[in-house]
Amino acid sequence: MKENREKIQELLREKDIRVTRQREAILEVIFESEKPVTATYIFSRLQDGCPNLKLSTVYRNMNLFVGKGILRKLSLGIENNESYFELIRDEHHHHLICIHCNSVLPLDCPLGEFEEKIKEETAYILIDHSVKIFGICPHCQKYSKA
Amino acid sequence: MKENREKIQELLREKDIRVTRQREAILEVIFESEKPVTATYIFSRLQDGCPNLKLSTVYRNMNLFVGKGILRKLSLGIENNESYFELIRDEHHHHLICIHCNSVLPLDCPLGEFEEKIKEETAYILIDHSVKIFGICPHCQKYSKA
DNA sequence: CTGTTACTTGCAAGTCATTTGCATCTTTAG
DNA sequence: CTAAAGATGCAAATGACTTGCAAGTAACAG
Repeated sequence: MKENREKIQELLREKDIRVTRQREAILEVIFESEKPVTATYIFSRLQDGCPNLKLSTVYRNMNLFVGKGILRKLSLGIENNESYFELIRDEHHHHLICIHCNSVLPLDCPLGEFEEKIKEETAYILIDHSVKIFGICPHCQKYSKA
Repeated sequence: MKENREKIQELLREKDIRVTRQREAILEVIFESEKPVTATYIFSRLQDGCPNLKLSTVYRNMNLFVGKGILRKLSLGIENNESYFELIRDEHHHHLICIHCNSVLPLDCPLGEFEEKIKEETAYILIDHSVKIFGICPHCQKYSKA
């Protein structure tokens, strides 16, 4: 975990963002989590480590990070309308969402040719897209026969 | 327009929903619109025709209609978190969304084989999916060179 | 037609996620 | 080390949506 601290500071400087205790803590939580997280998740994870951090600060920084290209905001369309955020580590991918436990898995992008076709047919300028597949993960298949 | 009234009443009876002035009016707006609509859009369209309709009534009925399989609720992930609703007319399809004017066009489904692959690879039970493509429509390309 | 009953609505207040104004810190460049 | 640019805490505001309740209305039996 300690190494993350360094990486995070470097990342922030790279992106011209001031290094504050709060921002380090927030990013640390995000780095430690494989799955996309919500602002309230981060907030609760930091109740101890960063005692008088406010939720509004978390939100403010999530927006900052999204604007700086560090995070991506997902609208997963899960029950409550909470937004999920994930690190932009990487290459383009999509999400497989378990509707029972809300866990999220990455998927490769199946579009490509399809986008070409759409571009030609509609004359839209295509900017981005998202593919979400909803299902029930093996674990929930076992343990929540509802 | 007048013919819709009949269809709507029939639809409501079919689904065991009481026929009220409000519900007819709401569905009429939805039937007249090709694109998915928001609750507030419906509400504003009915300010004249249905004077003391309340927004809460619109929401209540949107939920009812979704529950009865008349409408589908979309989470398009557009700026504000307003939900869009569309008639379930039909076959499975997806959406092409203009990020300037928020208009929505239907798209054919490009998955299929991809889902098969995912099912095998992950052992998830797949339930549903959504594909959204974001872009700029020809009209906005012309008129909003921002 | 009329009454009864159950379902709906209007209205107002309440949630819940997220944002914002402002005074008070903190970071950072000089 | 210090000033200024920017962050944060705090509290209140916003916006989408929901809910409790009393009054209104559809539907159905008679």
